[in-house]
Amino acid sequence: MLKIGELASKTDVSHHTLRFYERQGLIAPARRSDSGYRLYSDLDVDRVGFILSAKKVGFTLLEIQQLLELEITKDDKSCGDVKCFVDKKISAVNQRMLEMKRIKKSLQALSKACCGGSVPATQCTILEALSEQKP
Amino acid sequence: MLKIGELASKTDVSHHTLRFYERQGLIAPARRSDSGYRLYSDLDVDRVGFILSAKKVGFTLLEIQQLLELEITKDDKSCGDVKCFVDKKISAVNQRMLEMKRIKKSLQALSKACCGGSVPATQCTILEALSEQKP
DNA sequence: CTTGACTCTAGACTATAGTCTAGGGTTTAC
DNA sequence: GTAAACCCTAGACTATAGTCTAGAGTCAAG
Repeated sequence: MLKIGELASKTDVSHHTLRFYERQGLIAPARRSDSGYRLYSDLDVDRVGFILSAKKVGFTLLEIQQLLELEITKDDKSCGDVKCFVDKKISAVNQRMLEMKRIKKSLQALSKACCGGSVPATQCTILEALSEQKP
Repeated sequence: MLKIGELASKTDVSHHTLRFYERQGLIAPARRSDSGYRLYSDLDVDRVGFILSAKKVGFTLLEIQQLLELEITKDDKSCGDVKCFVDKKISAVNQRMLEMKRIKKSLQALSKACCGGSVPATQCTILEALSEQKP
């Protein structure tokens, strides 16, 4: 069982932010000590890691909360709802990966232009590097 | 030459936001009409498109401004600076793509678990689906 | 030549995601 | 048994990215 300061240093997320995430419904301590201290399990370290990853790729805290809340149970409400939500998120992720590839290509074109590539480097911006890719 | 309302409808970005981006140094009208109206060129449509793409993959407006400002000139200051900045951005993008892949995999595992995959679906969350991938 | 749609600037307001402080209680080490 | 280091709640404050309004000028159609 970790106290909030321990979880904070393990995950490199401040205790302020951890409590803030708790208010947003992203994470909750497994239990409280007699004196009311938050006590976290090792699983919560992974949970915070997931939050950080998801944030980095552009999910909002609300979306992350919804992802974390997803739980398939055999008996509970139909699988359909969950699958529908998840499949939407998968296409959102695919969409983002495409945009990422586009941007990466334009950055690479810019880098190449810099070092004497085919683009005439009298003047080259990222937008020009981007449009150079099309043909 | 497009007026702000025309650029707004072409790019699906409000005129409020376009003026806001201008204050942030992300975009500027090619010129002004006699009466002071902003007049944009067709290139600005692409520029706004780039901003939207970059935003979707998690760049801040400040970072986008820096990307758009990058310009390689034959004679101007050394290529090194630009290349260094761009190469850092490329690794940031690579890092983000890895995180995206991880999240995509966990979403797919969740979707599969939902429909009778190997994960016992008595109870399955995204974190469990994520950790299932490791072996 | 006026009415409605559009534009201008300046500045107030909002949502999201934290970040920090005040004022208090708890634990641990000496 | 007390000081330092930690934890609690509640609420104020900040940065980023918009969003909207007020009050005034511009333009195009009828």
